[in-house]
Amino acid sequence: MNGLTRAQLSRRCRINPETLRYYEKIKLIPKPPRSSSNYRQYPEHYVQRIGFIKRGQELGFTLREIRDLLDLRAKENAKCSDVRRRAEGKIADVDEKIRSLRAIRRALASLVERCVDDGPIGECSILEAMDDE
Amino acid sequence: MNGLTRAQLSRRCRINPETLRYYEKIKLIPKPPRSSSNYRQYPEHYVQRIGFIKRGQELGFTLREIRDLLDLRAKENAKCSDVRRRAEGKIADVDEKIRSLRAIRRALASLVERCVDDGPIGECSILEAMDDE
DNA sequence: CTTGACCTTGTACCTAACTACAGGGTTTAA
DNA sequence: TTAAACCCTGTAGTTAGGTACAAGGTCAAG
Repeated sequence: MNGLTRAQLSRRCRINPETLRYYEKIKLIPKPPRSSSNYRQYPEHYVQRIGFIKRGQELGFTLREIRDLLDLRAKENAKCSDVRRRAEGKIADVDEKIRSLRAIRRALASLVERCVDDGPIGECSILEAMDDE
Repeated sequence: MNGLTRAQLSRRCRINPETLRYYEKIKLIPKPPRSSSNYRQYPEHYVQRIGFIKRGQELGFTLREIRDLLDLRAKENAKCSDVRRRAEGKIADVDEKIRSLRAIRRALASLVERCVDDGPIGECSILEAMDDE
């Protein structure tokens, strides 16, 4: 028997076996060949594909975006710059999130500073910090 | 009539009026006073509260986390050490978020750096880099 | 005094990304 | 040979975060 079963592939990729069926349903992975008893037999390269999907998610892409990337790669005429533009857009998003998080971190840190005593705290600065963010 | 109606507050905050009812249901905003005809009359400070929630979402916080942040602020009469512990927990969360966002950013930036020309997608280093780590 | 734009409630529906059955068949190891 | 551990399909449930009605009540303008 060559090809991985659903449980084998899911263990290799550390995902829920049901997720593989889900990915197939939404066409994120192609339908694998079947054994004589109708079992899925995933070729080795599915491990790579799932890895691509998982890394894409870690990079902040939705499954739809990942599918688009995979579709782009499947098309001969697609340009590298198309993919690069998307990645650059994601970088801008990420930078913005980091900037905002640093602002709220400062607000939280200043709250902690006000709280050094064991008494009741006065006015909380979280709301104001986020208000004039 | 003092206080904003649901439509007025939703226009001020640029959110769907139904969302206000939803936020009230999940206790993200307190129940506002009612008029004689049972209409909600949101005081002005609800504008600030909704603004806080929206910015929190932009920062990547879930509504549950935002509720926790607001609870911190509401506990002005609590013991300082108690409040400080919660704020410090939030700072740890924020630091973790920033760390993972920076990791995402590094990955995206190095991918973009290696993908400079206008070649066909088959030679795109972004997809190749995502394929093998 | 009638539109039309609001208000109330409850409930149902939506997308994303899974996750869990139920009710059957198959394979493998003891 | 039987029990565990898979496999199949279909369908339903979950969490997060909304969004949309329906059926009725209220209010201000013309």
